[in-house]
Amino acid sequence: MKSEHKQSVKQPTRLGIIDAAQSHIYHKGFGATSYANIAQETNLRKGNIQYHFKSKDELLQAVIDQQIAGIRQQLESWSLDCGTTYDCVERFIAMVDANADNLSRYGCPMGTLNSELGKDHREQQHQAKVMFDLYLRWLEARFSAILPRKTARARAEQLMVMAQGASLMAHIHEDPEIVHRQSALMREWLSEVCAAR
Amino acid sequence: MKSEHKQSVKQPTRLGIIDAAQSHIYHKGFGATSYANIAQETNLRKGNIQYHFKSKDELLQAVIDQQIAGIRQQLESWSLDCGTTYDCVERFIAMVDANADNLSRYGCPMGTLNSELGKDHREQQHQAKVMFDLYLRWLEARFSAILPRKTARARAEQLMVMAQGASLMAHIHEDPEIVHRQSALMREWLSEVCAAR
DNA sequence: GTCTATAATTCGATAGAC
DNA sequence: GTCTATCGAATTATAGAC
Repeated sequence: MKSEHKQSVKQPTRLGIIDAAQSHIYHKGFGATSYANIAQETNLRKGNIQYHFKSKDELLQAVIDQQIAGIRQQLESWSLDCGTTYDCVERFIAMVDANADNLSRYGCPMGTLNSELGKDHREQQHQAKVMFDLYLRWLEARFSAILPRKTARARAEQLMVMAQGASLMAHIHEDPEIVHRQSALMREWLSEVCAAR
Repeated sequence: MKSEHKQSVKQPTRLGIIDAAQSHIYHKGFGATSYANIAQETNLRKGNIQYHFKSKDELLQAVIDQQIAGIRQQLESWSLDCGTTYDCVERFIAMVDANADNLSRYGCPMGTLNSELGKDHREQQHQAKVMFDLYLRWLEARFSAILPRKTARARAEQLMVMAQGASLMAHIHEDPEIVHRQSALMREWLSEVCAAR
């Protein structure tokens, strides 16, 4: 109970490094992210960053952990004041729609990271995959309110497919309108799913 | 008319390099592909490869050009003996479905390459994007047989979104069944699109 | 905790022998 | 056309001063 003291509670430098790394990995990819890049963005020296994270993989793990924590918190807050199944799931679609600009510029943070790690860092991709499973299980739980378990799982998967496909296509064409158009289609689809209960 | 002679017609070494590069880029990503990798897979020396391709970007361009040519040829053959709109478009879905194993292992060749290049090689991504536009325009032309131009374009985009989303999700979960399930849903969707004419 | 200095690789690219 | 040799730059990672 008295183990952590002083800066171990906050660790502002460490958190700043993680933030800068997350941003750079999102914008340029993990392979194109070096200690030198993060040192520049944080105004720290390279050696300092390497003191906090002995290897690039360790830093990547910290970034993934922070993203997972963020998603957990987001889904928790979404679960609090949920209305109908439509209203709940629509929040997910609204989030995608609201991020159209970033999605078209840099792709989906989860999708692009997992896609890259799936090629040459399969071990760490297994950790990053948890982000997807969190969304999938949350969506499945919402659909389970009005659908059989197996159908609910299929609908959750289908929505994730549409969201990821929309993000990828928007990123490739650098066009946020693709996200907007596909978000509208997702809402139509959701209406039919909820109506056909 | 008499400009090309000897090995300039075939260029087996050059083509072998392109094939090895395409394979390695697909499996490991462009950033993780080096001259040394390709030299090993082709049993050539690094200097030889660099004689044929002065820079990595030049090699990447050759790989993209070959992929574009392959898609052009594929779509041309698909256009020959096309039946109904459903039968035509279903060929696209069948192609996705038949490649479920590779898609789940390495992702979609177009999608993952464009996704990576979109982050730190935007200029070359503009060339790679042509692959998407070829499929999109071909699908749009098929849907145009039974739908207004604007609607046809929307349906083509929607199908590409589903196919790319399915590939990404299957890659992330390393599960070809996701491709099979989503292919079935694409066929259902296509039936409704063609029926609601 | 922060920083400098440097080791140890690896990579892209060039020059030149054969 | 093919290959050897090498340069210069960038990278991860380590050792040690402050």
